[in-house]
This record gives sequence, structure tokens and C-alpha cells, in this order.
Amino acid sequence: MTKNYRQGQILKLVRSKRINTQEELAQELRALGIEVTQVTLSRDLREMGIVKTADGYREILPDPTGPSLAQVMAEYLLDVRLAQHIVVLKTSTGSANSLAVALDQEDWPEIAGTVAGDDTVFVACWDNQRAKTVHERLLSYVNQ
Amino acid sequence: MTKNYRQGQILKLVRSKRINTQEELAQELRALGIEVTQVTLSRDLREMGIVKTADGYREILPDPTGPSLAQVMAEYLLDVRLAQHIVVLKTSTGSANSLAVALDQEDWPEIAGTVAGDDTVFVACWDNQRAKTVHERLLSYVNQ
DNA sequence: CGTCGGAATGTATAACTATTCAACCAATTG
DNA sequence: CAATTGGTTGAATAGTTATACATTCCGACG
Repeated sequence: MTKNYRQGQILKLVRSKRINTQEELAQELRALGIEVTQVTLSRDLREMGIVKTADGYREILPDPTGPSLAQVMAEYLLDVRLAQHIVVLKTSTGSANSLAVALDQEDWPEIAGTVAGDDTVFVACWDNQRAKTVHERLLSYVNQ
Repeated sequence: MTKNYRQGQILKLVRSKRINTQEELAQELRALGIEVTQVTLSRDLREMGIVKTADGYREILPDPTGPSLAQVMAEYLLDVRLAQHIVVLKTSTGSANSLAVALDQEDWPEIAGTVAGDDTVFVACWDNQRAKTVHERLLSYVNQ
């Protein structure tokens, strides 16, 4: 169980249900097989920019200045696959979101949109031709 | 000194300088001639939708909870794109999930399934033709 | 190997925030 | 004019979160 994975699960939980306290969050994580203390959650939440609101924990707008695409890619991108007009990115577990955000910010014209799971990002391109272009460009980021 | 006035001053303070605790805020207000306890501030802040972040107290966007598709769409849908048999919906950050849920509930026959990220929903249709139909129908929801 | 340095985590507890309960006050009603 | 109701507030304190300090793990380097 990595920190990334844990934080990914935290994000999912916070998005999908109302969590009012860190202890409550710890319970939910325990149900997913993640043992974690309130202390660690306090640190995770701060790190992730999730704050406590009257309606439970919520994400707030992140600092618009994220790390560069190259950095994120170098750190997390494991594989790039082409499936028709969809490019599938495999990342280290829990990092798909960071990577998708970085890619979104690049605003490539070939890309219609992205959506991130846990360790996978789907990149929808307008057509097969442009997907091929994107595929090649992203491949160059993968660890040589 | 009315409650409204006090909350106005709180807003100004929170916008203009970094306030880390409610006691700190009470100090600042005292400097403006407003005597107030931590208890009252706790209530004021909740009422005003101001939350504690790692960078001090901040306003956050008032939060919604989700009625009809039309309403959800009107509120969150920013863009609709067609990429072969995938329709890509761009939403305001954090709303992709609500939107996907609303769309799922509609149970359109052209739609094979949806998957939501943070600000993007992929809508997989059975083929390009049906995707085109869905694309057009969804487009009608955008920015009227 | 040893050992140094940094990241991740936990325990104990300090610091901070929210709630409970009661008081007060103004407006309203019988 | 009581009595009642709804809104605002504070003292005490319950509940929640953050911090100080210690420990463990792991990779780099001599």
C-alpha cells in the first residue's frame, strides 16, 4: 500500500460520500483494507488540498501552477497504448489523476478529453489519425 | 453592531490577510472595535461558507445537490465534444460525477456507459451514428 | 557492510473548532 | 400585558485536527 494509492482512495471517498471527520475517513479506508491513523489523514488532506466544510470534506481549487507535464510523466507514466481513437495511459497506482490534470492543462488540439481512474487514464482523441500522433508523442515520455 | 456588519468585516479580513485561527480573527475584529468570541466566529464562518485551508481561511463556492438532468446540465456542462463513438463532456471542476450520475439515470438507449473523472465525463455510445445523436442532444443543454 | 539523510508514519498531546445549554431580547400572539 | 416564539450570543466543554518528537524504512555513498 503506497501513499499514492491511499490518497487516490481518499479522493474517491471524498467525492462519492459525505465524510465529516478524519476518524470517519479512517473507518472508510479500513473497510477498503487500508489501515491508517487520523494523524496521517490530517497530513494527506492538507497535502491534497482537501478541506473540511459544513458539508463534509471537499476538494478546493488547486494552485494553478502544477508541475510540468514532463515532470509528471517522468514520475508516473508507465505505459501508453493505442486503441482506435483512445489512448490509454497506465500510471503508477493512484497517480492517474495528477497525470490527467497535467495533460489537460497542456490543451493539445488532438485531444477531445481525458478521464482518470486509479492507475489508468483514457485520452479520447478526435479520430484514429490524431490518436496515433498523441500516442507517439506520449510514448516519448515513457522511461527509456 | 449587527451580525451583518460583523460578517462583512470578516469577509474583508479573510480576503485581505491570512487568518489561521478563529482566535486570530477575533483579535483582528477587536482591532476594528468588534467584540466577539470564538464561538460566534465558528458560527459565522460556517454560515458564510468560509473554511479553513492550509493557507488560512478561505471562501468556497456554495455547493449544490442534484436535481433534474436539465438543471445539472445547465449548471455544470461547459462543453460537449464528439470523438468517434465517444462523447466527451467538460464540466466545472468536481462536477463530472454528479453529471454522470444524472445522465446514467436517464438511461438513454444510445449510451453504452459513462465514466467520470474530475471535470470530464466520457460517454461511450454503441457506434458513431448514435454518438452523433447524443452529441446533438447534449449540445442543446450548453450555455443558453 | 555501516552510516547518513530524507520520507513516511505513529504516539501523545497541544491547539483549535463545534456543540450544548442557558440567557437574553425583540417581535408576535392570545 | 403575560406568554410564546425565533434569533443571537457566551461559558463551559466535548469533539476534532495539528504538531512535536520518536521510530522505522530505504536508498545513496564512502
